[in-house]
Amino acid sequence: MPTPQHSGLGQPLDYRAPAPLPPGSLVRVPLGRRQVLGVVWETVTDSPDYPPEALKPVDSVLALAPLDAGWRALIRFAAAYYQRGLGEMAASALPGTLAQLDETQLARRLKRLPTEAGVGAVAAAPALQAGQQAAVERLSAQLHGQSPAQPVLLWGLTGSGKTEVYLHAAAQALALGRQVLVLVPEINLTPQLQARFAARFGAERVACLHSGLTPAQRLRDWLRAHSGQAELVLGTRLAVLASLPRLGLIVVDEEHDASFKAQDGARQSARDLAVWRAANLRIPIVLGSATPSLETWHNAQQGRYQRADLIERIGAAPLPKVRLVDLSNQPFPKGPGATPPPLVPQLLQAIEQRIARGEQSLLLLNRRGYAPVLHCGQCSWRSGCPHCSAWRVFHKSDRTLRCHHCGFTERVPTACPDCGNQDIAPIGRGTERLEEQLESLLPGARLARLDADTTKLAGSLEAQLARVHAGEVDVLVGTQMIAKGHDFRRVTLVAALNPDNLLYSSDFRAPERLFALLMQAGGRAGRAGALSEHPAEMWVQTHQPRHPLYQALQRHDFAAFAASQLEERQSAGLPPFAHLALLRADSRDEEGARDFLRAAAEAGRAVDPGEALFWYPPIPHPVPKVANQWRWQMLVECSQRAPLQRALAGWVPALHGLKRTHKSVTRWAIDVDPLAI
DNA sequence: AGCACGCCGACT
DNA sequence: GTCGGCGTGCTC
Repeated sequence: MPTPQHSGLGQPLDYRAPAPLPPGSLVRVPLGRRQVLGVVWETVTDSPDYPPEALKPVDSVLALAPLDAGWRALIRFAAAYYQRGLGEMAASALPGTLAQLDETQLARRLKRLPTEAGVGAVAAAPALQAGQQAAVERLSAQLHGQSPAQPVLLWGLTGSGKTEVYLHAAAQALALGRQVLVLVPEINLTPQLQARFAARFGAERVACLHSGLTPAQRLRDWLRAHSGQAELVLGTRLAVLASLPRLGLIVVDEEHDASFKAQDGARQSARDLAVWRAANLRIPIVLGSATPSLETWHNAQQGRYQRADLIERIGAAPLPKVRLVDLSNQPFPKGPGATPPPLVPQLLQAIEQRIARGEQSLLLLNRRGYAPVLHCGQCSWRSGCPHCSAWRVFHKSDRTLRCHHCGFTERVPTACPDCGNQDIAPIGRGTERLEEQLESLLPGARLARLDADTTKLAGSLEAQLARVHAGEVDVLVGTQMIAKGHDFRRVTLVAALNPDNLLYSSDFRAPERLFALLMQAGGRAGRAGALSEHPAEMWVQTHQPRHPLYQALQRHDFAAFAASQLEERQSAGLPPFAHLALLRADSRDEEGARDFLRAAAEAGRAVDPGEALFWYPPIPHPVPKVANQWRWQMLVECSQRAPLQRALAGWVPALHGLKRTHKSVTRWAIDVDPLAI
């Protein structure tokens, strides 16, 4: 009955126990010559296909409450929906250390859990504004069973007080003796949220679950959630599978964020699993965003979700004025290797004005490093990666060429490796170069840079943010990480320097993501409201100022943007009007992955006799080679979810078989509801 | 996924 | 003669 943690084992294995064990019990069982952790899935009195005397006995039962029916149903659904093994899904939901502890070690850990001290005496809840009050009342009615449970989309701009709605709703769930699960897209966002929940409800009631914890911390907080001692569980996408025996409310903050979808292993969407979990338990779930995913927006429009709008920005800071700068009017510099200046003169002046007034500016450039590629003017050599179909990025600070796909790093050559020419030039601009150019464009200005390179050391993100908050920085340059969650009170100007490159991506979700990014970045400005008598501004440098996306952004009109996008999706037969799955394959040689996918397509049509599905031809991945692996993918589409699910389930065994005959294929995976295609 | 078994090259 | 390379296949 227990289900050990192996992807090759799709089905639970049978073991012998002296007496029936309740489903969900955690057990140690022998497997091969190892001992592994298992979950009792069901109890059967006779096993027809396996002789009872051949069954190995369950070794021992962990001294923990069994995982409840709600958790088991969630795991069963997730495994089936994302086409993964039951044991694999269960194992990914349990803390790894659990498998390694013996009875005495586990008992010691359980004893050391902080007990509910009942510290009480916590910060009082502030009064709510009308919109917040209305949202809380809807959730409250669902919590108290006065209205049927239905997801609530909390549509509110940055600074409109979404967190306060979460806190009030959580307080009501706690008062009913229920647990609350709060999901955020990134680890970076957990500390500030944890602080707010701890201040309101007491730190002893809050547990955190994310991949940044040490194994011991992760086990401790998982046990606190499982035992019910922690009533508030905050975390990233992996927290959606936590054991929460008294779960009564789920919050998904920034629900549109792509980080909720896992990009490896079982490619599950924590947001979608959270919605399923809430529906299965008939409990309320609130999805918060200023720029909801089109799926969620569509669900709200269809009446499947309720919508609660937060229109006012608390602190009365007006929305930033959006200025679209037409780059095609700018003179293009002549000469070899000439690059246009990073900022148009008007923008430069606006930043100088801010500096003079003691206000801050935020410059968004979605490209880290100094220059995306080096180029030899004599022989046209470029700094390609030998292991990937990608350029290596020039990082000036440590004089390296780095591949952002595989990590391959070398010292930058002093001369062209092909022809020996000494004159190799950087092409294009990243945040590092932008910072350098600003040093001469804005002499004396205090600059700072925030990207994956300047924040990789532990604590350096916090240190950089502290400098900004303390007013020690005039101009902050960064990649999209500056747009997320951080509250910059003194910022009155935000500029996106080159967002067009995100607009013309082959990915059909690119416009949706760009709109969310720009809206979110714009939200960083203007919270200073009271600080300055000048309205905050958001500048966008673009070659396409008439593009409907930028036009909608200028009016802060998400609804219009969503409507036009949904229309495009409908006519193109894309989600949410169709359901997609993507089969990906990696291979050691150039043809292997393609041949595997061709064979897979043939096997696929055999499990789709009614031709309910559309099988697209295999295509190379947008970056076909990474770390010497060739990547291909194949899209499968269906207007209905159920036939797609049935076909995928029938397809998986054939794919396992094809892997054996296609030797060069190293990996394959089905990505259900892929974010990018 | 582990961890076996199994069948071929360079070492004491 | 053996140590060990990773291909193949099984785990109740």
